[in-house]
Amino acid sequence: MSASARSWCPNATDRRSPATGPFPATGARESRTQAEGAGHGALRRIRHRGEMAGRVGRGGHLPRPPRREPPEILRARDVSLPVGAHPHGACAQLHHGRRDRALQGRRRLQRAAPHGLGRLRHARRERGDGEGRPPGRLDLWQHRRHTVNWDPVDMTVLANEQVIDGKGWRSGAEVERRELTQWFFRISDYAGELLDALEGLEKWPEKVRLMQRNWIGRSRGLQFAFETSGAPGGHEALEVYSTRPDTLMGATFAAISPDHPLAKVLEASNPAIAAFCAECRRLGTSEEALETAEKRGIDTGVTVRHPVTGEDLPVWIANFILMDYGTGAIFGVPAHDQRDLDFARKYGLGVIDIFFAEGSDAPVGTEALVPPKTERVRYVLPLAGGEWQTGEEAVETAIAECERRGIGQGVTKYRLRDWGISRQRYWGCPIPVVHCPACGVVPERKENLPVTLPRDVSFEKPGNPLDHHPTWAKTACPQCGAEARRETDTMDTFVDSSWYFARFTAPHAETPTNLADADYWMNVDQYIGGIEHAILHLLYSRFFARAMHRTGHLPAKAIEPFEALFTQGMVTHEIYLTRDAVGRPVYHLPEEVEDGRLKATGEAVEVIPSAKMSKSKKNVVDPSDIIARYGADTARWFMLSDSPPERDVEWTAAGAEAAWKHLARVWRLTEEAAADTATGTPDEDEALRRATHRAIDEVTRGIEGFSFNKAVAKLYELTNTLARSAAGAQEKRAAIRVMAQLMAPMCPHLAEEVWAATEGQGLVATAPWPVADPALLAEDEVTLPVQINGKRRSEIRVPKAMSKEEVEKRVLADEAVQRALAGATPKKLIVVPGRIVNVVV
RNA sequence: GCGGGCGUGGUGGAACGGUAGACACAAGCGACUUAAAAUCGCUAGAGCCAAGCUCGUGCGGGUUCGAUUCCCGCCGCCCGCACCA
Repeated sequence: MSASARSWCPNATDRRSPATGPFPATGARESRTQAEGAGHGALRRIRHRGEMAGRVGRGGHLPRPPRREPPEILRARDVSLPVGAHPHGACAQLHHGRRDRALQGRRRLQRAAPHGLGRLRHARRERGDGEGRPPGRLDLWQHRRHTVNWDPVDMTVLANEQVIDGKGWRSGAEVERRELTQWFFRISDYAGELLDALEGLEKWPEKVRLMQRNWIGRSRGLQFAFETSGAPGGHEALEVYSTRPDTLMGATFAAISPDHPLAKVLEASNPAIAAFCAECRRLGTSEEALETAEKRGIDTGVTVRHPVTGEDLPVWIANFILMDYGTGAIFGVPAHDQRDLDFARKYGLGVIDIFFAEGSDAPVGTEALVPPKTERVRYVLPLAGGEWQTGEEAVETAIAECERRGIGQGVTKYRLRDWGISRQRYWGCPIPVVHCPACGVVPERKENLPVTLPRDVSFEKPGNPLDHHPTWAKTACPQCGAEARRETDTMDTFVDSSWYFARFTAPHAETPTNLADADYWMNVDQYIGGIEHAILHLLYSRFFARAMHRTGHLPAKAIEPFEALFTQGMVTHEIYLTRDAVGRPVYHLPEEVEDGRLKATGEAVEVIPSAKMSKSKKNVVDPSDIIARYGADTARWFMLSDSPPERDVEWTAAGAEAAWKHLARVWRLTEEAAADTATGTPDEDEALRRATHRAIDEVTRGIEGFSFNKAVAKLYELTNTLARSAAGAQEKRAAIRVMAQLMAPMCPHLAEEVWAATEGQGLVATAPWPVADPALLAEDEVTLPVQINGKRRSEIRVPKAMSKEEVEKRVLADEAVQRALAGATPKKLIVVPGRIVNVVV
């Protein structure tokens, strides 16, 4: 166990528990309910202002208080704050800014999801099915072949992370790429819209918008068909796509994916190709694995005819061509693409320079010339257009030229692929579909929804437990009544997290959502989640909201469900592991480890550096020790106090005791002030009042800007000021009341006690948030640092409103400046009013 | 490999392009105490005895009167890469 972790579990018999200490907070019992939201989760309490909304009757909807604008975090009275807890323990929070109800996420999420998905489908079915196409007219999904990682021993599909060096993580068997029929949501149909709408998400971090933009990956390019020779029947043409058609003249080969239909045909009759493709398939399906693998290929013997030069180019199968992107086939231009160049050098293929950088005519060697598309370069072999063109210009002229000559068309493509939702696991929602021998794929009837999972499942046999359940899959066809079989695929759990925010607008509704409630509560004002969800979860949710709008479950305004996004950092921790008999890792919780050894057996553990907390790696910690020892207020204060929430933080409990000491000090000061009867001088009273108002200003801005650590720092400052203040008792009590309000979001229990002890009226939770008086924030005099050549050498104290000229005079009179000038005139004198002065000598 | 981030004292971290290190942790010294704990006070980036000066925000350049902040190139770490969720 790390030193830091040890320090917060001191031997409890050494001293009395701080939880029974001098201030009246929060024994362990009370704490548990308060602090179950770990991490940077105090916002729930911050938003917890105002009276409770009425109790929810069975089957009824939550009463709707009148909407108030704008729903600021600290001043909102009506707040809905669902917490979506993912099974691995990470937490996402939503803030609807409307009413005062914190809903427990996880149970409802799981309960709600199958029901909801059923409804989603149903809405489509009611609008009529087409022949031989997915049920429903909206074409939101598709049922088609897709390649997965197959473990032949465990008879199961493996996640990419479960494939280690081409082997199944449990069975150790060689993993095969296998084609299965899978269900897809057709998110790629929305690619353009999802991309364009990113512009409007002004309260999202730019980095997330950028990540989504790159992920969707809109590209403009040329698509055309090569004429083949020597190819098997049906493959007289080879469709390729390129975003750099301006380099077409530099094509020296064509390459196809090992999963390309042509490759599959060739494989059947050519053992060498079959062997190569089989080896490629062992790589697994992840893009990362494909891209980091050594670039390799095999010549097919097939050739294609260059559409301009008429030359024959060889067709290779290459392991780095993705079947999912473009057409699964490319033309290789080694001079201007690094991967193509590496490939060409390896297999002795030609390299033809198409353009040169300004001032150079050196042929490409081992490094491809790939300048930014905005850079002007000299084309020596342009497809069209002049000698000097930027890449952007040349691409457009090349497309136009190809279209003119009838070679191909300019097309826009997206990198974004459809969302495969099929899982062969127990813990997803069943896909509510029935396979009928006569009618084919038929959606389950509305009244039979939700399709629930069976309770009596066995995980003994390898494979999908739903598949070998004796009775569960047996059912009647909803259309013809004949004996039929349920779909045994379940849904990706991402499906659930893609719409829980909508479900929570009417958590007790019989339907997935209730439009009136959805219309009232949506959109989510503030979404808080980890950066690891920047792409998949947040993109799926945006797609889902659009789909739910089309199925009539969400209003039009909700197609962008999250107005503002805040990405919290991850809590990280070291990972501890030992090895089993065959060398596979066995992970251990931090609390089971001490001084690099397992507490139970004394066995030494391997330590892997800090990484995102993950249940599978067991590098998770539980704040309940801190809560039990110091109480919930301290735990919350401590967790908010140091690290800014957007940054990753290595979990360490060192400092929890300091937080407790601070809160104890606040309570001591409160008791002293409560008993105090002294009067202070007007100067001292005013000084304290000014400090208090500065704190109001800074703490408020800190909290609303998600800088909780800075808000806490300002509260430390106010406490220090207060402790040293000679102001009168009245003034001190007033300052402490304000402090109680400012502290309430971080330590609600203590804040109430402090408030009550200093003549606060009612509850601090219901008191209006304090407002800083601008008159008390204004400073009459400011200290201006004086720099000489950019280095601070002195400072002057001047009235805030002093003119530039007057400031310059004062600066030149300054002793340090005089010394530096030594009689000379300064070269330059920069005065930034109210900020700084710089003298250049 | 590709995409996106991050990097500041012994530690967590502050700092609209404007006094680098706020606030806190740990440390040291002192007061109180028979003693300890608790509390209160003081010290503290590094270097030079010091006034003062020099160096200092991962590394190397650049822009600027002035760069932790902006730009370029590296290094290291983290996240994502579509079946972890």
